[in-house]
Amino acid sequence: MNIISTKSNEDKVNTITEMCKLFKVSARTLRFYESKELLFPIRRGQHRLFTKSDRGRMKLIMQGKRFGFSLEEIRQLLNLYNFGDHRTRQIKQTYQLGLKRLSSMEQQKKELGLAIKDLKTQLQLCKDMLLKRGADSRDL
Amino acid sequence: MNIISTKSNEDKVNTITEMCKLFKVSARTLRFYESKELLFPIRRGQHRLFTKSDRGRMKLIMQGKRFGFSLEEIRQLLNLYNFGDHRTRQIKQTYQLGLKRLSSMEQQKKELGLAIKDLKTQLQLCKDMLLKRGADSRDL
DNA sequence: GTTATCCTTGACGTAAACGTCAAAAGAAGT
DNA sequence: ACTTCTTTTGACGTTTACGTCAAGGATAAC
Repeated sequence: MNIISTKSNEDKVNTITEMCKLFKVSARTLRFYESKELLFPIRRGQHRLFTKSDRGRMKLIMQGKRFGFSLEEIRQLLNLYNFGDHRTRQIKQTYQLGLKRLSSMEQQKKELGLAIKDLKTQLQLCKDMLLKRGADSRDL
Repeated sequence: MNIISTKSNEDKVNTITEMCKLFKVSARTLRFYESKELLFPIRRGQHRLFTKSDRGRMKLIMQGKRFGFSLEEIRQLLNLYNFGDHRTRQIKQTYQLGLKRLSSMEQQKKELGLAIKDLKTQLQLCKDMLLKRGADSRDL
């Protein structure tokens, strides 16, 4: 919580291999994301250095992917987290998109809840059937 | 609720274009799913007829896709809903898979909840900033 | 200063999930 | 029976999201 540790967290930069280990992705993936403008590593000479901003973006990218969003969909929303650098008009658009995305995520959460319920029911049916067929309950 | 309507619901079969309209997908998609063994339409001559089972499967497929699962992942789980036709050993495996899938879906739901919370926060920040920059609140 | 390691930019390859014709066979209306 | 519409089976094309070399430049270690 002191200045040094804060600084070392805030200002810390990572090489590409460090970044790979942090997020369990390949270097190719990180370069690919940069080429698609999802990440903006700074450069020391030729080499990339990933900043806190990139780490934050990567977290969101990974999240978005788990929820089934495409990289392009993710990219559009990422600007929401860097709105300092953009013009008001652009931010407005991103904001609108964010609202839509939010409602679609809430919808998805609902559906996910229902799907979970269905799956539970189905698993129970399946279990009963297996037990009737003489399966050992310790296997299940 | 009478015999006729039940029969017509249970036994109703759909041509491929009917099925397309029902699920808003292309014919190519349905044929593709059949080739990947996610659907098993019966045949009248050469033509495909999709049964209730196929409709049920399609519902699950669409759901799975929205949650970011691959067709192969979906296929593996689909057997859970047709376990009558398989051998006990196979059903056991599918059951195990179902349990894992269930927990991963529950995990995903949790994460989705967190992501929604974050997004809300970020949208609020963005909104505040836009208002400070002099945006008309009626636009947001 | 040179050896070993890391990183860079191409460039081609690949798997998943379809799209998009083409040519022909079936079914349906009249 | 004739036309029209639907459907079928290939087969090749496309997009997304990377994987996988190859060849060379940059850094770090000693």
